[in-house]
Amino acid sequence: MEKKKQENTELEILNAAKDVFQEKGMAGARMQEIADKAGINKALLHYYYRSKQLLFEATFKSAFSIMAPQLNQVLNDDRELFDKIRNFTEKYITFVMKHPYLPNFVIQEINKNPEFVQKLKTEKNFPSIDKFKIQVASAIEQGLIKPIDAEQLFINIISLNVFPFIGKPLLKGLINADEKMFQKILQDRTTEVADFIINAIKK
Amino acid sequence: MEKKKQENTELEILNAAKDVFQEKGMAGARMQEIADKAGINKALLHYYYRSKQLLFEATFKSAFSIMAPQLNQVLNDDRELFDKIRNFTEKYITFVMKHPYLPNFVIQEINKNPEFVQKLKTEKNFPSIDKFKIQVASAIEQGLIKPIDAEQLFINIISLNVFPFIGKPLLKGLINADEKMFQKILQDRTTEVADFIINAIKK
DNA sequence: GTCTATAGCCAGATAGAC
DNA sequence: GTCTATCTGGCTATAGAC
Repeated sequence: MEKKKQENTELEILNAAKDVFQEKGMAGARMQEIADKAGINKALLHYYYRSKQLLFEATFKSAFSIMAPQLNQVLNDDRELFDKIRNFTEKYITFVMKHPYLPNFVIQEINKNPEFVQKLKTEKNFPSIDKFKIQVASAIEQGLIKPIDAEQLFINIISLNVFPFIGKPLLKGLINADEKMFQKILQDRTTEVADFIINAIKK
Repeated sequence: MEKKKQENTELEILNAAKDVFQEKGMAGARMQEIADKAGINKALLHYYYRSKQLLFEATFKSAFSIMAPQLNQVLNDDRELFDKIRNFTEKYITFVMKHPYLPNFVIQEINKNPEFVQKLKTEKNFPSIDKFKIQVASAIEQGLIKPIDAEQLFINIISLNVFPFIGKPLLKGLINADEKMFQKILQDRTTEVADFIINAIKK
């Protein structure tokens, strides 16, 4: 049972790595900074994860596995469409307000390594849009919403929810908001965005 | 008049730097790669721009000065609101399809250096939201659109237009689109997005 | 202005003691 | 498992010839 300390260290490293990689990206991150933040030395990082690349991949997978279920809220649960949009928006924004760097991290590293997506797709919990497409088609048929491509609607939902976090510093500058005002705006979006989307599509 | 060759080289460097910095970011970019792409050697980069940092800043400013007028389309021209939204959406998406890395580059480097925004704000062409706010307030008063915060509407417009390019590889994976299909989707957005927004706000 | 060669530094990785 | 010390390679930057 001498694994107690080991597991703590491994977790400390992963947490520290998450912070540093999410803030600086793969290229900008420094092993020394991760070691400092974890309260250990560089050699130990290599002892546990062998290389920067492998530590990065562990961090990335962990981040993605936190994001994926969030996306599945909009794709694969059983609510009625409008409910789903409201629920997703509220949950997602609340979630990201707690993990502000997460979406940007995932998206950036995928952008720098687009083939990552293929690897992720083979894994168990990669979100699938199939169910959502059926649901949208059915809502259109029932005359609940105006005709719209499911893909376009999905992109719109994600864009409205994700972008404000990714573009935060720029948006803050453009709308002349200080931190407090911007937080208020984000907070308001937990309901505003859903209303906006539903107004856009409802008949 | 022995400046001919010089100006060409300087421009070659800036263009090569733009490509590499936009693809790899400041931290991931290599002076060697920029030199190769410009068809010269590393020493010349330093001859013209002194340091990687300064070359980066020149590149960034150039990129931002191309973006800013695009944003001003939605903020500071004289069209009526719906027209403006349609015009901006079409122009912006067409524009970014030609410079796909640009918005992500600007946003990323601002994220890694949020204080950049303050510097940019002091410069001549930094977009201002004031006029747009007045226009939205007036459209609400006239009963043309439902009540909505101008800031929220602005964020929505930008999100819907910008995010699909930033999140492209991830979105492609999520909606199972190949390159051709995704281009088609983006192309459709030149009109779809404006319709979506207008439907969301019109009374 | 443009090149080759190299200085100098920094970061990832390893050796080896404890 | 954890540490200190060190190797090694790569990258920015400069010196100096042409």
